[in-house]
Formats: sequence, C-alpha cells, structure tokens
Amino acid sequence: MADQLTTDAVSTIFHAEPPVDATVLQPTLQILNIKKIQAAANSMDRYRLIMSDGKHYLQAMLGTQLNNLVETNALTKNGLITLTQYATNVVQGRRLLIVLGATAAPGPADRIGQPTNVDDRTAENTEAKANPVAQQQQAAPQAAPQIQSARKVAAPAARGASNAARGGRAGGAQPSGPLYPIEGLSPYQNKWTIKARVAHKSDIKHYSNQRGEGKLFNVTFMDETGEIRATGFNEAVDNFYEVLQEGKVYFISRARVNIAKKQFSNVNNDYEIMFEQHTEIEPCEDESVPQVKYNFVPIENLASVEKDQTCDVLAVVKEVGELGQITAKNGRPFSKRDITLVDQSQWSVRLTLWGKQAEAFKSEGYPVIAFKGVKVGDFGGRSLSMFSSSSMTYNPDVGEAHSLRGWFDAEGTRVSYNTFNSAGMQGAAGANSIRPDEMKTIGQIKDENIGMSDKQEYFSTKATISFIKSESFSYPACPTCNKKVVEENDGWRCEKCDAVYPKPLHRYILNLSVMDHTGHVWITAFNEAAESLLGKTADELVEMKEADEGAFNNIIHTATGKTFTFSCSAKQDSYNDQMRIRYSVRRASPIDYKLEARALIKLIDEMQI
DNA sequence: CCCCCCCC
Repeated sequence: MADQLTTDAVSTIFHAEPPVDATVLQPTLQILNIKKIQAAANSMDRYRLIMSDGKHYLQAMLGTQLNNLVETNALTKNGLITLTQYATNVVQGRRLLIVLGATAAPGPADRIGQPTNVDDRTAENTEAKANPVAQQQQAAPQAAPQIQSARKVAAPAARGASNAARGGRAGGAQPSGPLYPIEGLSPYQNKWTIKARVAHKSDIKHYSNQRGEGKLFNVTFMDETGEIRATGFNEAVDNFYEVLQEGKVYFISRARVNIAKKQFSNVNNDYEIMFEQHTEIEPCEDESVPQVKYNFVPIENLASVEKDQTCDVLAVVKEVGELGQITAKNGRPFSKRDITLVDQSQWSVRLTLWGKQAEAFKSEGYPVIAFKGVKVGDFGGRSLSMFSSSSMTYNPDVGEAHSLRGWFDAEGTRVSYNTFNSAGMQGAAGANSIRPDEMKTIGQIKDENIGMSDKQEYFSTKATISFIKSESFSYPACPTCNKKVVEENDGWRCEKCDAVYPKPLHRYILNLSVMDHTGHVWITAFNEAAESLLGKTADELVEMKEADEGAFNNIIHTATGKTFTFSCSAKQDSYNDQMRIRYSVRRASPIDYKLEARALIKLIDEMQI
C-alpha cells in the first residue's frame, strides 16, 4: 500500500532548501481530509487539504481553479493526489503549500500508515489569528531563519526550473525571484515575480490632503490563480502608467505586498501590491495567462441583482445623452453622461458615466460594449453607474458579443424595449408589464391569504372579467377633492371644500367578478383602472346610461369576457362586524402577449419533465 | 500615501 505514496515527499516539500517544486518532485500523496474554508463575501470557496506520504502529513490550500476536483468528488478522503504544479509560501515562519495543478486517483479504504504532523510547531502557532501584524512579530524569533531562507529562494536553480515550468520568461532583464502564482503572494516574502495580465487600469488620479499633493493609479492583475490590486503613487505613475496596458501580460517583481483594505475594493485578494522605486515591470509575449472573464447579467435580470452590487453587462448603446454637470455632495463639480443600454432580453437600462469617461464618450452607430464591474442602483427601478474600477470594452471578441451584434442589426432597432420603473419596484418591474414576480392565480391569492396581514399587500393576476355590477358603478365626486358630493337645491355640495358646484364629476367604483382556471373573486376598480377596462369615463357612462341604455349595456357587455393583467392591492377591513378582504385594482393592462409568451416559456423551462 | 464613485 505505502509504495503508492512518494516516500518522504511531505517533509521534502516542508523543509527542503531551496524549496522544491513540480519540476523536481511530483509526489503522489493520500488525502486525509478535505475542509471547505468559510468563504469571504464575494469570494470563491476555498478548500484545505491534509495530505500524507504515509509518514508525515501537511496542510495545503487547493487553488480555486482546482475546486472542481473536490466538487465533482474526484478528490475524496483517503483518495490519492499527484501534485503536478504547486508553490510553497512561508507564512509566519511556516511553509504553506498551495496546490496549483493535480490529478486524482481512487485510494484505499483507509489511511496508509500512521502519519504524524510534519509541522511540529503547530500547537503553539494556532493562537493569534486575528491580528496579522502582532502575529508576525510574535512569530518573529522562530520565523526569522525561515524567512531569511525563503528570501534565498531566488537561487538560480529554483528560479530556472520554476520559470521553465511556467512557460519561460520573455528574456531581457534579470529576474528578481521565482515565478509565483498571484494566490501565493503575501507580505511575508519579497523575492517574487508574477506573470499577470492587466485586467483593469484606472485613470491617473490627482489628490491633495494634509500630507500634500499627489497622484496615483491602480491596476488589477490576474493570472490563473487569482487577482490582486496594485497601486502606484507619484514617480510610479510616471514610470509605469504608460507601460501597463489593459489586457496585456507582464512580469512584475520587486514590489511591496501589503494587507489590502478590503472595504475599499472589490478585488478578491487579502493583499495588494504597491509599486516602489525599484519595482520592475516587463512586458511578456506569452498569452497563456487567462483573459478577463465576464459574468454577464441580462438587463432583464438586473431586477434581481441587489442594489449597490456590481455586475457585468454586455449591451448595445442605443442612445447617448448630453454631457451634463452636477455638483457632488462634497461640493466638487462632476461631468456626467447617461447612456441607454439594450440587449437581447429586450430590456433597456440607463448607465451613467462620470468625469473624463463621460466627457470622452463617443459612440458611432450602436456599439456593443462589455461593462465589467458596474454598480447597480435603484434609480428609476434599476440603473447602472460606472465605478472607477469598472471597465468598458468596445466590441469585445467574445461569442456573446457577436451574437448580440447580429441580433441587434437584424431586429434590435425595431424592438420596443421594456424599461424598469420605480413605481412599486420590489424585485422586478416593467413599464409595459406588471411585476411578473408577483403574478398569482386567484386560487393562490386565496390559499396564501393575500391581504390577511395588517398591512396592504400587492399582487398581479391575469384574469377574465366574468361579471360587472352595472347598477351602481360610480359616485358623484367633488371636482376639486374627489370626495363624494351631495345634491342640493342649487347644485352639488362638497363638505370638505365647503363649496357648491353646478355639477359633479363622476368617479368609478366599479365592482367586477374576475376569474381564471383556479377560481373567481370580486374586485373593485377605481376611477383610472375602470376607465381602462370600459374605455369611457364615468361621466360619459352616467350620461350614456340615462340617454341610451342599449349603448350603455353594450359597453358593459363588451368588457365582460375580456382578459387583463390586474395589478391589485389587498387589505383587510371590517364590514358589518365581519372581517373581509377588499381587493382593489390599481391598474389594468391588456395582456402583453410577448411578455406573456416569454413568461410561459420560462415556466415550461422550469418544469422537470 | 487613495479609498471619492457623486445627480435626478
């Protein structure tokens, strides 16, 4: 059994100087345990592995790009793992293994041998997790020798091997340390090189505070293991701003790694890079580093993205607003420009550009733009806004962009787009539709006791008018305040306004029975809603009923049997000491067959047949 | 060492 495992691999990985890597040793180990680490908000799950060579075991972190090995059960407890790519990293004087490439194989039913912890200092190191600085100082006496030796990692042999394994260096300048995965960077070592793509580059920002004036810029670097934010101040701006181009790949070395202030950035890394005087950045021709990944949200689905979250949107710029000027809370003026985006979901949304981006924005025709990391707001239901960390890529070379282009050119200019609206925006809303997420059948309205709670509740239902009460459908109202007025000798008196009017304005209180396949219910349509059901004002209908009862009946008859989407409110009240629920129609819209068809398709898709 | 992300 034990011969399946690589003898002494664990202690070699943990202790060898210089550290070994996969060009020297590709060990097969047994997995003793797999633990999911509580993921921070907006970061991926991480797995911690305990791996054994039969004699010793050690802890390792699995690179997130290998999560699928765990999630598909390829890696299991007692199973075997062969490490094909890995890095070690000294943290608090302990060497931490990060697995970057591995293959899995089934293992025996039980643990092989009686391995012991390769790290005999584990017990005393389990304290003080909260404060990395204090922890570092506390660990210093023991850590010092190992940190020292970790710096020596830049030994030519290790470097050459590591570089060869990762595709080689473009040549030129003297490298400053072994090639590290971004995931392996930490403040506890300073000799490293990363090979990374610039996923985003900010504008140059000028600032002035108590300490004086300055300028800075940020970039986000990414490689196959993760991303990290880097900042350059002042001279670093002069040295590197032009060198670093969005989308290109570089070797970066001799920069500082600090603890990131997570609250200021949505880049998924506990650390960040600070460019320094001696920082070296060289372009790299190797394109094997991953491209920026997008996770596009169809505009239609923005309703379900929480306010203040960021997301990626791929859209056509349908309209470009004028450049405007606003004054921010801090009193400073800002340029802004609103543009209107549309996509194949046939929804549109407003996006706001700020500052230089707003001033410089040009759009010829209807460009397709990929927006990365835009902020979702709730103005007008849903809106988008650029952050300084957001990026905008014209006509990106991704499949979705090509199909969007094709679709828009073929039919996108003729589509009437749904727009978000703020009225009652509680999840989703459309100008031409009624909140689709609250569609209920009449059966559901009753089963779920909609309206039985203390506060008013809202729902929409698609139903057919089965009966309209035509005896009393309106009341004489005050033209000023809509309150009921009473006829007197010389006109109509409003108590509230203390005024007499020559004639009242009739307003609807139309009671109707509506039904669907699950039941029927009585609902009340007030003035505007009833007007849209009957196509006449209450005044017109009162007059018609007196003058031509046949025409009046015809109006009622025509409406009966028609189907609408009723946007309703439900509220309890008591009537003759009896509790009942009153359903009021806030709005009645004819069925939007396009939306209806789409909703039905969605329902069919959700069915598990 | 920034860290604001604005308005209607």
